[in-house]
Amino acid sequence: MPRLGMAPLRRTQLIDATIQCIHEEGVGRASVQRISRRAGLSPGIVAHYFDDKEGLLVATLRRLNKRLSDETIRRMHQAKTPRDRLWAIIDAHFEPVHFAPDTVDAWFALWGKVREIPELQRVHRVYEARLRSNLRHSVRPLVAAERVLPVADALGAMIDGLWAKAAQPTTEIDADAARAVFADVLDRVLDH
Amino acid sequence: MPRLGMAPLRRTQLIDATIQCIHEEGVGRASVQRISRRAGLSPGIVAHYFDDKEGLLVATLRRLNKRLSDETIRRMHQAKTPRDRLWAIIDAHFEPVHFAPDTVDAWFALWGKVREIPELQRVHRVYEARLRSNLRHSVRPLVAAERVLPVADALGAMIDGLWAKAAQPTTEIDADAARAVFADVLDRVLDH
Amino acid sequence: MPRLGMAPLRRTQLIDATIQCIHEEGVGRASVQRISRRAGLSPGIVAHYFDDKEGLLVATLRRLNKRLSDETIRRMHQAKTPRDRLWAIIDAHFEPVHFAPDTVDAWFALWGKVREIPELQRVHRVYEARLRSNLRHSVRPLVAAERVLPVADALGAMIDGLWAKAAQPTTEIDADAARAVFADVLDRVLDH
Amino acid sequence: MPRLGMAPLRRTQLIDATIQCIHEEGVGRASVQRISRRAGLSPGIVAHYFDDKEGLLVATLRRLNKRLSDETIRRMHQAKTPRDRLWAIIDAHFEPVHFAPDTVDAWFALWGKVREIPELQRVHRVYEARLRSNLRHSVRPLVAAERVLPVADALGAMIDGLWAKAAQPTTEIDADAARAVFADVLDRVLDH
DNA sequence: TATGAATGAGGATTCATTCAT
DNA sequence: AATGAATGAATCCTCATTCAT
Repeated sequence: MPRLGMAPLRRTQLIDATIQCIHEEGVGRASVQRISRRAGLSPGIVAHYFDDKEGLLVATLRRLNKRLSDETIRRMHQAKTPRDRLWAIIDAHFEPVHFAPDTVDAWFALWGKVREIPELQRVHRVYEARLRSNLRHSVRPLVAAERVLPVADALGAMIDGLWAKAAQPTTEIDADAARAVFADVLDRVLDH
Repeated sequence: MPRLGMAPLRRTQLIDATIQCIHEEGVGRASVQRISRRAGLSPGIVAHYFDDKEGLLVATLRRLNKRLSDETIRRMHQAKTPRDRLWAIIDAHFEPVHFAPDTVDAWFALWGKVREIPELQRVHRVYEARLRSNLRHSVRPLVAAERVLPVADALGAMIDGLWAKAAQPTTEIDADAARAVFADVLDRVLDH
Repeated sequence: MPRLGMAPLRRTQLIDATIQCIHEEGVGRASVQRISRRAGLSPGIVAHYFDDKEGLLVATLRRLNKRLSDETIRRMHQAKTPRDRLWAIIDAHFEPVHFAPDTVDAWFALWGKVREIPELQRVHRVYEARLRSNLRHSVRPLVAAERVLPVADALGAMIDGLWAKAAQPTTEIDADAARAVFADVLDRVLDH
Repeated sequence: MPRLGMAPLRRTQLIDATIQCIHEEGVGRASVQRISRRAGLSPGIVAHYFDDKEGLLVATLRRLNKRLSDETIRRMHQAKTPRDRLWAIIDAHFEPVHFAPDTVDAWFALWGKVREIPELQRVHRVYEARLRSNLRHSVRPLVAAERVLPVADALGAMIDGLWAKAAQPTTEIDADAARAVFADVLDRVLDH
């Protein structure tokens, strides 16, 4: 069965299985055995492609972040005005594909493991830094200089807070509700 | 060593040890053995007072929530104006005692286990409902009727988001920074 | 609460609780804690009256045997003929009080622990020897000399086998069914 | 060390170790650790092949029953007359291989766990039903219609009773003694 | 006499990882 | 490239026992 060039496919299979597994059974239940079985592969394969379980989790968070980052960049490129750029960031985070329950769950669960897995922390910091940087750049043309930081942090906190809320099993928050919150608040927070 | 009436003391000892353990070693490393050793007690004692580990975790989240709730109530009672009541809620969440790293870490880690432990989910929902209710009541006199919900949700998301950020090991957020964000944003979000 | 002369009462309470506990939850689940709770007493009391758990189990089997033995003696005293004496033994074993499910269960369960608890083995051997002796004495006048042993052993095996069957949770054997089996077989096995 | 197709061998190794362990140390001492060590394997292997300890115990009883059943069938096929078929059943149960102390011990010990492990109960019931059915069919041509049940039950009880007695550590019963009992009783119980 | 707090050893089980095939 | 057999450490939990009160 082994063929050439299977690496990317296998990696994707395993990462997807990890996300599903975390979503449906919880991180605590997301063992190598369960993940690989769900991927239709054997437990040994994880070591082959990711060295160990930590490697798989790190790769999973990396992919999650990459998807979000790609979507953000794509949308920001299309944006014409500073305000549009800000909305591009927000919309990227709450677009149905990335705000889907399994994605949000896995993201939140891995975030919770940051403290235990140093490499995961590094990956998370990259995401965090990029979001913060994007927000500050987008906010800068829209508010007085001394308000750039607090406004960017407020918006970042709202994004994270709404994601965290969406990761709860009984949540009532969905993408539209989240965007409505921003729609109400955003213009008031910016200077005219 | 066995004495009478030790129950409340022992419970507190174990809950405190749980918080410390999660803070210093991570939830994944917070085993019954390690928690009880840190409390200066034996592993068996957990079953004695909390039935099992889940019981201990649930009791821990309950206590965390209670502390926050008590502080919120205390501050809201002292508040004179609607705006003061809103700040009471915010200040309660970012008062140094409750915003201390170990508290925030444990709170975040347990939040991450909500999906796996049903009873934890119940406890978390109570906290969430109370915060939302408090925010709505406090916001109502300060904004137009149709804006009560989005504004309350925005503020709630900001609180959660800042807590979540504070729970990261490399965070730069502290209580003052968090409050500064609210100070900048709050008045603009409210109607005059 | 401690009063004088409670010893016999407490012992009986604990032995009865042991029998009930074994019957309702299985020997494996019959822990000191559960037994004492069912007796309305504290776990420590077992050490007080029986030294340790083995002591309690031994006392329980002893009492079970004693009840059976007393009943057998009582009935044998009333018997007039050799054949009556044989039936006295059989009837004693299948009289509703001693053939009750909880008694049979406990008896069978403790029998299964004989291999692990030497003192239990000793107690069991006493019962076994007495039953065998009673059977042989009763059978002797009723069969040729060389048939005393096999007939007595056959009857003993039937008694034990029916008890063992009665100890199964889904058994269809009751006292009447058991006696019917003897009624059919006994006379044919004896010489006329 | 891992090789392919080890499953049947490993299963047999573990089942045999279980029987030996029960025989030499008692069911209470037959822990997964001890069983697997005796099999020259690691504790984790039990989960691999039998899911959990219950699975191993069930598989053990199943194998014990199968051996007995195979032997019974083999002997019954060779039997020419109804009376031979009856003796085939008896002989199968008391043939030295199956009446060996370790087999009898394990069988008796597992029988004692029937109440606690539902699946074990199911397996036991199958054995019981087969034995009863075999006895009734064999007895039918040899006694009056209304005596089929009591005679079959009497013989079944004798078999179980002798096995139970043989399972006692200090027993004096061996295969020959058991067969002698049947030799004495059988013809008298049957109609001529 | 009786309690129940506390211990710590031992049990079953789960799991990441290794490695021969 | 991929498998899955096997390991053994770690975890949670149960339990008999001890002991101050």
